[in-house]
Amino acid sequence: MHSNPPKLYLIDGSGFIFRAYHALPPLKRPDGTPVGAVYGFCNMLTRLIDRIDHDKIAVIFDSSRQTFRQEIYADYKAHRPEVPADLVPQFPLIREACRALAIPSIEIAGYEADDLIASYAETAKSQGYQVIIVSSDKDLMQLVDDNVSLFDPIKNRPITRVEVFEKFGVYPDKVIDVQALAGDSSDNVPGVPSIGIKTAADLINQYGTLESLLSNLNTIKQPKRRQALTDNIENARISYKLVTLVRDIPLPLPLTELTIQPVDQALRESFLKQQGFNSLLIRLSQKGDTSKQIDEKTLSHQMVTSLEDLKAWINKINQIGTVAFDTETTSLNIIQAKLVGVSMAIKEGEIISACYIPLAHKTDHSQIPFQQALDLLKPMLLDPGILKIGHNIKYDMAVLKKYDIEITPWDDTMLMSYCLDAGKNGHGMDELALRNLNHNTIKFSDVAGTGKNQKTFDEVPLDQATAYAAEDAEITLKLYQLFNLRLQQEHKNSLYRDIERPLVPVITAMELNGIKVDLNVLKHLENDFTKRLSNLEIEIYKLAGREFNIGSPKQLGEILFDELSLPAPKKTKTGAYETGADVLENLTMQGHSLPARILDWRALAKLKSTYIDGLIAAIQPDTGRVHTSFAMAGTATGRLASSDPNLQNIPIKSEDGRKIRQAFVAEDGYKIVSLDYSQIELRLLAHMAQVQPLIEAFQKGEDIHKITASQIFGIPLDQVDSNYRRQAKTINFGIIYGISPFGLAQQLGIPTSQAAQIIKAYFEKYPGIEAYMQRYKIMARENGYVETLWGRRCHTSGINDNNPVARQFAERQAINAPLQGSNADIIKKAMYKIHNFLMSSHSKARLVLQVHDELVFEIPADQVDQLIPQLKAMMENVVSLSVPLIVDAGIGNNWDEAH
DNA sequence: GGAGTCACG
DNA sequence: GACGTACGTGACTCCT
Repeated sequence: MHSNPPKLYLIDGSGFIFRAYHALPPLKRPDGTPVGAVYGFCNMLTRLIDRIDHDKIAVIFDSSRQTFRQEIYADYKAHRPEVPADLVPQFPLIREACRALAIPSIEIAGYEADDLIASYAETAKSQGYQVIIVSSDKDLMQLVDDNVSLFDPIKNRPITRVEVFEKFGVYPDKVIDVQALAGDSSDNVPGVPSIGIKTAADLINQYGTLESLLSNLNTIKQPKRRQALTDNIENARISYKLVTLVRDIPLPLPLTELTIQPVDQALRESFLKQQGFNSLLIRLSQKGDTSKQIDEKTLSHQMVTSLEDLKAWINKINQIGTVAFDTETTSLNIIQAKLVGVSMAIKEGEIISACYIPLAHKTDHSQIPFQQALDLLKPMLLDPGILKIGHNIKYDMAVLKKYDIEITPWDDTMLMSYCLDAGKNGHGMDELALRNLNHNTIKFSDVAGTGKNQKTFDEVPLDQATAYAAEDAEITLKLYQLFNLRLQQEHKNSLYRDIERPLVPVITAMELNGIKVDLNVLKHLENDFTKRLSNLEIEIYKLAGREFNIGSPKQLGEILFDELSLPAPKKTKTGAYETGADVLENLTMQGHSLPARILDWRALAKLKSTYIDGLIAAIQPDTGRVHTSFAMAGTATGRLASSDPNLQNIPIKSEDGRKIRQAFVAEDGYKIVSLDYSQIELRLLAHMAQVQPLIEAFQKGEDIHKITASQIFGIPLDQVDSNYRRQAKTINFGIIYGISPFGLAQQLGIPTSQAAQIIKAYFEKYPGIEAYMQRYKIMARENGYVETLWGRRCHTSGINDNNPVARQFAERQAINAPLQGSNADIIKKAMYKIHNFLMSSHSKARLVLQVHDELVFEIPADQVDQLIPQLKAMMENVVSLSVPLIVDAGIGNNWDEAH
């Protein structure tokens, strides 16, 4: 029946609850009761049970905050924040959930869940069980041995003796001793001040146990450490008791009872329904069968297959004036995509209805003839009196443009969400439906499957297609109502209407334009790179003494640091040697030749696989052009992101890299023109922090890095050599990134103390910078976001984290995001202005790429001289700051020449 | 699918 | 005293 030995799973219920609470939005039942944590708990628990092979199982809860530990030490866990108010009412619901799901749950007054877990583990072990504790709580690590293991449900991996050693520097049997010395700030276990885990582990490894250490304090050499220990003997002993888990509590339920009972279907159903967990109800009652779910939805969604029905829909839309709509196609790639169907949703009074119009499904069922349907839809989509609402409408615009249909006017719920919540959550429809409407959508994979057997949408049966597509339109309409209100209330209408919404047709046009890539250039390079790579391989194997997979950091680490015994660098989190470029460069400077060859090989291999092979595969054979996809709601700062393929990271820095750039060419009779903002983020810093010396330097058009060098190093301008200038440039960049002394030191290869002095000098010479940084850190702390000059919010989660590493990270984001984001705002405004100018002037010039501070155009050769000054002026004057914006222009037959 | 690495601004 | 360390992206290769 089951494996041998039998397995007992002990689940840390309290851990699950807090994780569920923080992972999920504050979902509410219709009656207002918060149930987000209940939902997450049920979901996580049922999914866990689905995939484990258990003989016995129990969920263990903390019962109250008062335990015997407070009697030993009154301040135990005293610093714990109050349980959030909206979590409190969820505790009893979670107990109820366990009953409804028929999973044994256990708690006992006066003890923590950890003690119960320890006691059950102890008993089970003695009866020959293998015990698996599902928890990521480090306090449980002391229990690990050959028969007891931990499983971290967050990282989804077991925690064994090895992982415990990595965490505590000792094996599980000494963990208590280490914890007693190091203390624990989150549980308010005192420990010994000034002793952390590392020192504690060293001491315990040296003395064996806490008690043996305490009785040999006189042998400790460091006076301060000896004093600290002597002063805190009692604290250490109390801490030892606090962290020691009780292993002999009488078990409230015997082991034999810890089985999942047959589910009372009615009880489970009524519980889940009461909470509104419909998706969970369906999943549990059908276990993977989604067909029933889809059938239910079709009831309220009409499939439109007759001209009469379609006309009736369009009549209604004409009366109402607003429609949410969505296109279904054969591909996410706009160039390959063929229209398969259209879904629409409208609201009459309080009633929302939705439909799907299949147009090109491979089915026996009759569909409205393709062109007839488009002819009926086209006037509606063009009608200035009818608002068309889409989700990521850029995509629908691109698809319909291929059928000669324009959409106007429009709104886009994805962009509305982005204007409100950038950096806080994603903006895909599935996620937004769950967060905002507490609705679990039918997923594309539910109707089309996954992997290599995935269907294209024209192969999906009509009833399922209707359920899926009509739901999308319906959700879009519901989201529109929510976001429209929020944009108003949260004063984000101008950001949305002036920057994001107008950009949609600009990006659509850019994606459809694509850029021409010369296949011959790439093929030639492929040849060259392949030869050079195989030569390098031979050389590398000779230097290494054997053949190995050069692309494997693991194998490379073994060769360099085990077999050749080169000085080993730090290890990564997973225990592998670091072999990054900086490590290999260091070794190269020490005179080793293998690392140098590896660097050469990596550079070439990267160029070949990502840019040569990748780009060749992306060229459209019929046009010779490459069409990227720009994500408009992908980044936390307002920037665009480019993918499939990414054309925002085409090489430029190395000689070989630039050869790839040369493959990006202009059509015959055209030129590539590149216009880029010079030092725009530094200018924005000068403006936003009102740094007078920087503002003046920019106004006078001086070499900003050279000026910086002169001012912070205190040397005359004419004595600034290239080395000083390089350092100043690095610092200027560092400031924009939310500088730290360590980071700057790393970058410049100087001691941290020296870097700290340079930063100090910088702050002194440029007053305003520190105040700027302080201002945005405070804004982030108070609001959870910072804003750009045009009101774009960039959320910075973690700014109030107890962990200083996480907090400082968020602080640097808070410093950088307003600069990076304001830059994004400016170039987006310029793109809109330029696009309209080119459209209205009927020029054949076209925008083909945006690379954050650069716009790339393809311009008829005879218009270049006339257009460049106009485009440059539009970019420079699109906004007005206390510093001038300067745009550099380049022209060429390819993108490399245009720089 | 995560980790490591590296291309760009 | 110890922690781990410059901001924002996407694609490729290993390897479990």
